[in-house]
Amino acid sequence: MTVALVDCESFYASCERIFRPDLKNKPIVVLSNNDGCVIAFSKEAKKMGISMGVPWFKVKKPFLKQKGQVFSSNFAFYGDMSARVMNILEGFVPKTEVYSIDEAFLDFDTLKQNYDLYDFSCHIRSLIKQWTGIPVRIGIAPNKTLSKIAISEIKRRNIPTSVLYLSNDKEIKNALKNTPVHKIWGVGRRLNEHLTSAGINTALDLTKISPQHIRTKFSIVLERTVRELRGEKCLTIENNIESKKQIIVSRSFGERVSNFETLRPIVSNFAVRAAEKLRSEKQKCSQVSVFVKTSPFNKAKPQHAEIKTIKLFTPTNDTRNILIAAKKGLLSIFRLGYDYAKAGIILNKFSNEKTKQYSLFQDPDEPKENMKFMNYIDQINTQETQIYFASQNTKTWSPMKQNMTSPRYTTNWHELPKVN
DNA sequence: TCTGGGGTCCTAGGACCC
DNA sequence: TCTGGGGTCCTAGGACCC
Repeated sequence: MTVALVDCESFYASCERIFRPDLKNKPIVVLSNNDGCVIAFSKEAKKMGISMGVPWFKVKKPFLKQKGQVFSSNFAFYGDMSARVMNILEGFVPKTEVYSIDEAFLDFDTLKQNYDLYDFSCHIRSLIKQWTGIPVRIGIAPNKTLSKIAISEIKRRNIPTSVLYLSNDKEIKNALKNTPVHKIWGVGRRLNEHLTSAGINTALDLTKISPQHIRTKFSIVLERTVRELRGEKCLTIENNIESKKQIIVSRSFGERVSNFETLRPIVSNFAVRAAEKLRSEKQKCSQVSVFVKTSPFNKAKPQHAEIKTIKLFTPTNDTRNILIAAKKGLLSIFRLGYDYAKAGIILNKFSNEKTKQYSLFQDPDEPKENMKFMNYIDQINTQETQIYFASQNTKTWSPMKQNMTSPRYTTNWHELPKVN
């Protein structure tokens, strides 16, 4: 059994370089919404001490002084580049699982030809670089968890080909010995604390404990991880994309919001967007939650964080129903006297949009659904004209700050790169 | 001044049943 | 003094991922 993990190197930073060859070998960081935190950075930026999730305002000055380049996140562009990379992989390997925007697992057992897996991976890597401009690493191993280890070995040892095949016990053992437990896939902050205080410091240490013991002391999740580190295959490659079980739309605000009149239209925007996502999933939901929170970092101000869940009698994906629920929820949690920093909408309890379960106690407030009507609105909204609901904030999506976004080079006609 | 967004899975404990 | 045992289903919240 052989699995490969393809992982794009500093993906967002690499995207920003594609149409900006002048940025080669320059330090680059990409920021989260509101230009709040650093969410991606190039090798050169890492050398300058930039780390994942660090607040931008803390590193801004020295970074810019040393000629660092900074970008607000441009997800339209990154998403499109990701799709191009994934398409290439799917062309070579019949069974692939797109795991995240910058990673995919490949099932090498499904390859018909008897390729040399290492050479084959090097070939794929160079084609992706040539066709998209994105550099990738490829880690090959007996299962998913070990393929993750292979990728971190490529980084740790700085392997020039960016491809590593952990093909025998000796190589695997050596890699495990050099992997601290917190770098294992599935071991986060809490587990790391527990494991290290029990004297388990490396992945190799962890493989020496019996899976049964791990299960009783920790959890079934960690048990699977241990089994995979020992070479068993517990996690499969899922190539049929399962439908979502939850949809979240939330944002931090560029400026604090303390009155209902400002907050309501913002939350309505979230609700409208969430309903659109739900319809594009061909699903309905029967639970709508609304949350608001103040900034946990501002200790001097009074704090308030609350979530309200509204149950719907009949599953729906009609924006009007979701809006009514959102308003009801917001009214019950909003409090005067707080500076809210973030709000959001969560949809849960999905069912297929084609099945219809009528309720014995239909809520008289719920307007009758009209799927045709919502479909018309969706169609119109894909064009330049936009139809809004009365409770929305039509001016901006939310009061968000974002000043350093690159053009949508590959997804918008007006922003194509120009050659002079 | 300034700290992201969107997901999944598992589990403990409450409500309820006989 | 002293109040069973065994089960299912659901949900909120924790931990983790990128």
